[in-house]
Amino acid sequence: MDSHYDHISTEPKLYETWEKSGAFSPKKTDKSAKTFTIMMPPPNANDPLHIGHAMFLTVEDILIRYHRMLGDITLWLPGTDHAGIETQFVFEKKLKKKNQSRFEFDRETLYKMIWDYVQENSSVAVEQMKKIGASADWTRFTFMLDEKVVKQVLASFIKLHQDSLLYRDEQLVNYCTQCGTSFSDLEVVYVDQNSPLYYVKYPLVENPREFITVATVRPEPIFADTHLAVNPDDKKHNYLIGKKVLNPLTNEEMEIIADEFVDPEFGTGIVKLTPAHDANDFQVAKKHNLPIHQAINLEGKITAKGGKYAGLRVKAARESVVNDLQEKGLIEKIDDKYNNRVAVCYRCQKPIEPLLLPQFFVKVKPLVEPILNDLKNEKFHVYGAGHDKILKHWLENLRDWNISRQIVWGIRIPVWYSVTENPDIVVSFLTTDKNKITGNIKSVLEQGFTVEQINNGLQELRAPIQANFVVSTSSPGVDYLQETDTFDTWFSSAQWPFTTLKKNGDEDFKQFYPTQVMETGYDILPFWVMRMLMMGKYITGELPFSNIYLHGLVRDQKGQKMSKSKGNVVNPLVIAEKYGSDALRMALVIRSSAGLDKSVGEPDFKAMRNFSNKLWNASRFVLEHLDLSQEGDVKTNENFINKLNEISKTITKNLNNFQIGLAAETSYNEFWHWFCDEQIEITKTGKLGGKELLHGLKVFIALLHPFVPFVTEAVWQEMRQKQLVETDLLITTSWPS
RNA sequence: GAGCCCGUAGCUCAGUUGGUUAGAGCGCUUCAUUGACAUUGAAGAGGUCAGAGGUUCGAGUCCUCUCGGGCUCACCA
Repeated sequence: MDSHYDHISTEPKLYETWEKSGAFSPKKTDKSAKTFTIMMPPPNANDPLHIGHAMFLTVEDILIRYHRMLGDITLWLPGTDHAGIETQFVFEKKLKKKNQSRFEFDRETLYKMIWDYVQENSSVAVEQMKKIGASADWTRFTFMLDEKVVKQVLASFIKLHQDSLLYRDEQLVNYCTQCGTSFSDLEVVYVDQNSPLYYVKYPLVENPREFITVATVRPEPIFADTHLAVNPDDKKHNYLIGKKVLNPLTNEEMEIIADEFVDPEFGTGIVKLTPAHDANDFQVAKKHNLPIHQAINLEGKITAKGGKYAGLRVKAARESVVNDLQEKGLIEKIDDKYNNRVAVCYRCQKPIEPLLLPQFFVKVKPLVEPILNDLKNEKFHVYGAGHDKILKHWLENLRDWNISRQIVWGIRIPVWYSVTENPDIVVSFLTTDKNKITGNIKSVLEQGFTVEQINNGLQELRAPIQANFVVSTSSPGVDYLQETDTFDTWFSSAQWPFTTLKKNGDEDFKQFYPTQVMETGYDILPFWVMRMLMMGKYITGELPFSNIYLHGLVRDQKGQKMSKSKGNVVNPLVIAEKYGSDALRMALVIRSSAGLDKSVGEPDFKAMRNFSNKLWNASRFVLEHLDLSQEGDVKTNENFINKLNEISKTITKNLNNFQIGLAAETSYNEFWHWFCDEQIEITKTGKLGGKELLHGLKVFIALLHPFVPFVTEAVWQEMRQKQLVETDLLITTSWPS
């Protein structure tokens, strides 16, 4: 044995040996009574691994290796995600570099291009996961858009439809005009910003020299407004109810109505209603049956109704409107110190426009209630510093889920519209010579295009809210066109625990569902974990997992969030190369705690590299410098064995309680400071037996294997060569009892 | 406005259902070392466990409040 442990030559060899041996696939053993299954959170197929991935891989691999050694039938099912909007966004950036845009392609061609692009890169993530030592069952590897997965996702949609848990509705949705798609409420982020508050004067009809002043940050859609509102209990203003004012842009008459939602304390206590572009106003408009006029279109431009402003972008329109109002003397004042919070796209940071759009929604209440019950009755457990309470809060306040996305890269919603029944459908498509045609279906057909031609070049289809549709996984007939919207990425990943297992028939599903652990970062608790609970229970009748382990964010040495702009990003593969995967893994988990962030830096990796080396050299001493026939004295031997058992028990208990950071710390400390610093030294004096010390080494090597799999296996192989151990591989050796 | 988490050694953090002298890594001081390992060993300095009150035979750990830091949700015309 070398005097230094060399991870570079050792790790790839050992990984190959493990994989070839079939150790990663679930096996019946003589001890096996139960299964232990973890579904790997699928990383984006074309993303290189970052430190967060390394964290989840390490935590899950520890649990998996532990349970495999316990003798459970252990399955860790890996895969990758198509990551709809993320991937399409990256791909469009690439197109832009080539001076192309998605609008130059029909959706089928575009889909295929993204597919090829993703395939090119998808092996990178897998290779990197292997580098970290992930002992996942690659023979069951699943990609979110695998045909058999998609089939089940569609089937779930159909079930939701049959159970009346699905509806198509025209509602205000969070729309990003830059990304060209809507988002669920969860995907919107808010930023504080300074927004000028305009005090706009509305002339009273009964006396146009008198004005009602309204404060607004959004004057540009005023032309589409038809009503103002005051609070009925507002004594200062309720005399206005029923009176009329003139729209300052169009001079149309506007009635002042009463609604409790108005805060008399805010602004002037009078509010303008813009139902098509504000969630509150939309509610009020529905309640009072007010007209809803679209002022801004999906491109983020003013609609035709805007007259002279039509076609202007929101920002330009605002400037223009404010100018005009000022000229008319209808701006009383502008408060430019006003701060509010503005919704922005989590992806591109551009402002979110609440826009009226027909979308598919899932009714969440019936899905959420069983989960709340199961949470209350402790049918599953959340490890993660109070995140069970956060989950509860989410479940209690969840709003219906918009699952429509106006992007190509994803699973197309299995909904069909008859072109004869719905002549008002608007389609955009490319002709065979790449001309873009946009118009309602009736006029397009009259121009002589066939449904087939439209379908072949189809980019986008917009069916009005009253359109009839058929839910079906295949075309109901020749005059049908399929919805062009795709599912929210999370709609398919919500079904990951069972779609993966059902992929190859029901056998895996029967054996491994429900799974034992869902391990992921707390940041995607509402996006993913909550929805897996909902969809898993709904589709299969059983919770998809009984334990949720949430790890924290990995931060830098100073506890700061890692970000490209700060330049403090740690690349796990660089660390693995420099210090070894074992060091990377140990540094990530040692003293980590579920649900709490973890700081790591170069000194930590270095320290854990030293640990690998310590392990190697302690083993070298036992294997090469120790007289194994040395007897030692009975009492010392006995104490040694007792303490060893105690340590095993503690680490086992820690792992059973998901105290992974503590288990790592205990094994580290006991090995280095008890076994090496004390017991090896005692052995040198002759008091501790050689046989006992060797046994102790074997126990520690096994206990440490889940955390530092490579160096421990390397030592095992040395012992195997010297015929000191019975099994070929440590990875499948029994856990010390 | 509501909720969640954190506050322990210079720094980053452990400390499981309350139980003897409060731990680790890095850093610091002194010493050792051709015999497993300098990617080492030994010894040491450094903590009124944010503060106050309470429960208890006993509190870093449980309860209440205060202060400080972080995060999330909701509303913001």
